[in-house]
Amino acid sequence: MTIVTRFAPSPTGYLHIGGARTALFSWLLAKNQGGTFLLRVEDTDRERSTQAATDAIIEAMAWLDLAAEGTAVFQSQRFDLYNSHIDTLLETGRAYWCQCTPDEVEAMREKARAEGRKPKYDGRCRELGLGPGAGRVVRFKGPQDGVTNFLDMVKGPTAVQNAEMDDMILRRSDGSPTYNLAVVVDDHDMGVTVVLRGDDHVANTPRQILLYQAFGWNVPNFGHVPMILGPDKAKLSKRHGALSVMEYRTLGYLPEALVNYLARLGWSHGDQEIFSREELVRLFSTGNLGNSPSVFDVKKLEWLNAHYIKESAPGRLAALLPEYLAQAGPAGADNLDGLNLDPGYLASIVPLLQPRAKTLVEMAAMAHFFLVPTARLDYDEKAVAEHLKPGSRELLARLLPIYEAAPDYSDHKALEAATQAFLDEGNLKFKAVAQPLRVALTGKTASPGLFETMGVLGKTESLARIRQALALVEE
RNA sequence: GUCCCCAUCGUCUAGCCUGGUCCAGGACGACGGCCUUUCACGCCGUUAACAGGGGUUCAAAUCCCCUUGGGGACGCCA
Repeated sequence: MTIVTRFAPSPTGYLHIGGARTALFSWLLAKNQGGTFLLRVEDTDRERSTQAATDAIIEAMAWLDLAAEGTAVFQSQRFDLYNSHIDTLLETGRAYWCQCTPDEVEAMREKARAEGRKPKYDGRCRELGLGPGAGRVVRFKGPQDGVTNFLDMVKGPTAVQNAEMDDMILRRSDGSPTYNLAVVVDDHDMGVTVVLRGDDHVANTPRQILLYQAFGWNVPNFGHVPMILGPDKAKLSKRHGALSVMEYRTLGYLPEALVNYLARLGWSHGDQEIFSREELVRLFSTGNLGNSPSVFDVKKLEWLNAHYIKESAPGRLAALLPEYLAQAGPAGADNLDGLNLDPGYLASIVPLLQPRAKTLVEMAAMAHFFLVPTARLDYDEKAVAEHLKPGSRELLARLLPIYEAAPDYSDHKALEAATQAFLDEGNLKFKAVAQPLRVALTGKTASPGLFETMGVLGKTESLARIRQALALVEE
């Protein structure tokens, strides 16, 4: 039997980190076993489900490259299927109509809580033999004693007293099916053999198993992945600044970095930290999933992102860069006006920035001075005051003819050698010219290597910037 | 409140199932140093954990029990 896994998000919000991780694990498990990974959109709650959220989830999965087989299943389009199965349960006596109002049920729960018992519906309509009627719901007639157990793929043997579970609603008073019913019908119908989901679903699993048994269907394997927590160890939420997957893209993270990070959060393979997609597929196993919750650590994500930035082909990063450039200028310069975005030029800049940027946002900020026309170069005032004093200006002025005479800027070693020769002659230290020249070329005190920078800027641009800096000082 | 789950450096984790090779290993971070034209990269080093208490055993991070701490679930949400 070939394995079939699925990811079943509810489109009431964007795809968040926790969801992305369970999706990744389910995808990896399927691929590892040569099986199939499916996507199902759980939009039975029409009030809260939106098309925008559905689109966003699909977009995020695409960005992470977690492709599902075939087209997504939408629960909202399958109400007839669910209802026919509810009717079957009604016919076989495994379900019954209940006339209790939400308020009445709430009162029962309150009473139970007050008496120190588990709050639940008391089953008073179980044997009433009620039929359909306004305001009535269909409840599952569950066993009231005995134990339901299953072998959780990550937690191990798990058992729940049936008495702990109340008779869950299968069909609401408005005729719509509830979550547990729809999930079971769909997982069966879609041929799902392994359900890997978040820990917050453990309590649903025995209920669902009861439904499988009532239908006489094969029960799939279940695995519950521990939650992701915020720095305060509480379930990761908006409150912690928990971001959607796509916001990580906006922040300049590469999808493979997020995937690698997420994979290592709660899963491990010895001491290995860096995993290619192929390695992940080959090595993934639920046996290596941890069983305690883990805290999300942005620092480690940053480290991985920096790693993947260094590994990426310059052309790829150059193509991604413009998306981040609009925000990258100094305060106020929030557009791409006049920037040199030639792909070849960008690709020549990227290698100088790869070892320096932890995110594409940082890279864009560092790339900015390369792209702006000399006339609009932004100078750091303190840098100018500090490094373009008269003495420095004189040195730069003496250096200028040497750079004017240099024939080939693509050979940055030659530029360096020429500079060194000049310094030797005057018995000067490199430090004497380094920062003045840097400020002249970049407007800042921190940048990639001077001569590599000149090499990328090219002769015309480099000379223009040095001349402009000299003029700047004269003012 | 009831039920369920979890517990190794600040964080992610290896080791635990199949006790000894663990005065607990790796990684991120932090700190220090080296390299160096700046900023980074890189390299080297330091820091830091078996929650506590009882057992079992010649021997326990590893097995058992209790305590404590944390988390989750208890919807006509999913």
